[in-house]
Amino acid sequence: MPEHLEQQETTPLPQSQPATDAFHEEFELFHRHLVKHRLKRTAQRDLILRTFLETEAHLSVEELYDLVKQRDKTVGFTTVYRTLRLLVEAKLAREVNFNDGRARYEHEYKHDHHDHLICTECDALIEFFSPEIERLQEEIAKQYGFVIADHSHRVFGMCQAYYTNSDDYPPYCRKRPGAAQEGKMR
Amino acid sequence: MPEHLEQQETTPLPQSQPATDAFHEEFELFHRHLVKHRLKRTAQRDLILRTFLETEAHLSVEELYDLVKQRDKTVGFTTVYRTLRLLVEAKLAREVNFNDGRARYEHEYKHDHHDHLICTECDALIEFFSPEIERLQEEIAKQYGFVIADHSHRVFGMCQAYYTNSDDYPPYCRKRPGAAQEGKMR
DNA sequence: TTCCCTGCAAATTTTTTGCAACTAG
DNA sequence: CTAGTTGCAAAAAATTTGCAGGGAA
Repeated sequence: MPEHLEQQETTPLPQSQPATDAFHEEFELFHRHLVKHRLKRTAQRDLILRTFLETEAHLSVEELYDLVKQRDKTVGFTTVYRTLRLLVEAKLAREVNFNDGRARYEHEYKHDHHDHLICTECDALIEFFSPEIERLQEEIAKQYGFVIADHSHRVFGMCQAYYTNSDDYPPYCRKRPGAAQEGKMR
Repeated sequence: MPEHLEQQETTPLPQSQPATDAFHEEFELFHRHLVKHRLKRTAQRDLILRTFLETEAHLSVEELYDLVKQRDKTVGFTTVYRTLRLLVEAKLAREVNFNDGRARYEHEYKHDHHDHLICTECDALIEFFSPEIERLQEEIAKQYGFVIADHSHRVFGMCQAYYTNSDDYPPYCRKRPGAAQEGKMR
């Protein structure tokens, strides 16, 4: 397997822990998961995990694949697809769905659960967390004898940056008013 | 502009309003939407709407198509697909997503907004509504200057019926323990 | 008559799988 | 060695579109 990638020189899979990597714990968790399930550590998996961890975006399989390709053209879509599933199993990634017709993934490890305000006009994404809502949710589940494993709370609407005519758009707004007005397409 | 609607008997599309139909308002809303957008009332659209309204289930396009076919084999999948979009536009249907890989639709008209507890073991669906959560959600949005248009709050976990060994399963549990253990597949 | 609608087939898009070659352990 | 992994190609699954014929207004 050809060795590519970054500034590592000696380790067999150096790209997983470059000096600049702040993801030691995540990698350790991942590698433990691999051992536990008798799976193998490969250069591709490490690269995919690192690429995933390095962006805070909520990427689809294809988007992550594109990023990975920039570093190693030989990695296949299928591998990214399967590794992402692996990351979900290892509790490093979480699948989210923004109604844009494709599955998206966000960091799960040490990322407190949070929910999203999603601007349907400009695709801005605002993360929020409300302990009160979490508590109420638990109460409701309890009433039904329901045991919560996970939840997804998405609020769709219009972000300030979009409906305001001002010129200083908050950092969380990825598009500017007037930009591609697509609504929900795929 | 032709006025139809309600309990007419002579209309060319009688199947839309049989004596047993309790959906007068929905049909009126729908037909008004058609007129407003210069769209046409057809037998297929009425049949699809009626079929949709007669089930409280959260159907996918294909499932609704199957139901419609039982009444009229000539109706095509595409028409059901497009009509469902029309119903969403007319605010009669709402798209929901239960992470089973396909879009599903539920009634929207006069159905207070509600959210779901979704049993990942047996696919049971429990609807809930919490004014407090709605209020908190509004507050949060306000903090961000976000204007809410819609939201989706899904709580995944295990329903009582599933983890209990008792034999009296609540009506909302569609499968019995031990039944097809599928988790999340498509 | 004029658009709109329908159903079919086909195209797209996204997700998933089969398989032969390859490799970590 | 052995069993898991990879990338390609192809299959599946779900959604969407083009179009010719038919129908509502």
